[in-house]
Amino acid sequence: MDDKGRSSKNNNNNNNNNNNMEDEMDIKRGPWTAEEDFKLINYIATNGEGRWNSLSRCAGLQRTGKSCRLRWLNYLRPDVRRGNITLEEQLLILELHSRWGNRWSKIAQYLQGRTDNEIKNYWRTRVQKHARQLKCDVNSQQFKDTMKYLWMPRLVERIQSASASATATAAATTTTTNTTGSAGTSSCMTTSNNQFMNYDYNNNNMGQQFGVISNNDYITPENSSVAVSPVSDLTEYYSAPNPNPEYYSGQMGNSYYPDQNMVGPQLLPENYFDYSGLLDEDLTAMQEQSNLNWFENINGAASSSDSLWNIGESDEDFWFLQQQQQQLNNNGSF
DNA sequence: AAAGAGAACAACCGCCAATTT
DNA sequence: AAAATTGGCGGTTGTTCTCTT
Repeated sequence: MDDKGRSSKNNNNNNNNNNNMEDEMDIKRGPWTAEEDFKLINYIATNGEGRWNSLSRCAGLQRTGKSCRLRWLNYLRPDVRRGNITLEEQLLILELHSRWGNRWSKIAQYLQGRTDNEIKNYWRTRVQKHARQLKCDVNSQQFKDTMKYLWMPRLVERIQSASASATATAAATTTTTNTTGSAGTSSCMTTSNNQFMNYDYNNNNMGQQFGVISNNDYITPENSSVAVSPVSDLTEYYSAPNPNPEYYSGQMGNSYYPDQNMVGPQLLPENYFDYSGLLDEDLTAMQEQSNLNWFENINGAASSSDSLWNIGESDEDFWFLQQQQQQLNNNGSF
C-alpha cells in the first residue's frame, strides 16, 4: 500500500522519462488556471480518476499525467482539508514522525483529509524552523529528545487547557440548544486495537476510556473548538459546476484561493480524526516503543485553531524550551 | 509607505516499483 | 520475457504572502 518507490537498492530498470508525452507536445507547467481545474474536475466527475496520462489527454489538458494526479490529490479532491493544523494533528505528526521519519504519505494516512505534501510542508516550515532556532539538527538525538520530552508534553498541556477552557465556556454559557451530540465526550489519541481514549469531561472520569470507536467519538465541529471553514466556492463548483468567472483571477493568491481552510463537502465532520485505519501492528508498536505515557495524560481534547504550531511560537515558550533543553543537556534526562 | 527577509505552500523533479502491453 | 507505461514517494524549487524594519 505504501512504501512504494522508496525501498532499497534495486533496480536497474531505469526507465526514465516517464512521459514521452512530454517530448511530443508543449506541456504546460506552473500554476493551474481555473479553466484547467474545471476540465480536470469535470472529467473526473464523469469518468473517474486513474490512467492519468490518457486522462490528461482526454480531458483536453496539456499537462503531464503526473501533474494532473498531483493537482487532483493535493488540491481539487473534494475531501482534501488544508490549513489550520490542530494541536492534536500536530501532536500526531510529531509522534508518527518520531516513529517513521519522513514517511509523509504514511503519516498522512492517519490525518484525515491531509495530504503528504501538506504534512511535509508543515514539517519543513514549522518544525525545522524550531530546530534551527534551537541550533540543532532535526535528525539529532538532541532535537528528538527535545521534541519527545518537551514539545510534545507541552502540546498535551495546551490541548488540555484548551479543552478545559472550552468546557468552562460551555458550562458557563448554558445555551438553550443542546449540543450534546457528543455528549460531552471527547476523544484524542488512539491507544491500541483501534480504540480511542475517551474522557467524559462532563462526568469527570475516564469511564469510557478505551471505548470502541463510534461516530460520536470523533472530534467534530460540534464537540470541539476547532474552526471549520465554510465549504469553499471551489468545492461548490465541483458539486455544481457553474463557474463564476470572477472567482478566479488566474493566479495564485487570495483571489484564486479564497479560502485556505476549505473543507470539501464529502469530508463529513464525523470523519475528523479518524484513526480507525491504524493498523493493529502500528498501534501496538507505537504503544510499546514510543513512550506514549504522555498520551494517557490527556484528559480530553479540544482542538485549537488559533495558532499553528504554538509550541515555541511566543518568546515565552521559546524561552521555556531553551531552558528546558539546557537542563536536558546538563542532566541527560529529566 | 516601501523594501527586504522569511514563511508558506503549490508544483515539479528524479527515482523506483508495480502494472500493462 | 522484455519493454513501456503508470503510479507513488520523498526531496526540492519557485512564487506569493506576510511580517518586520
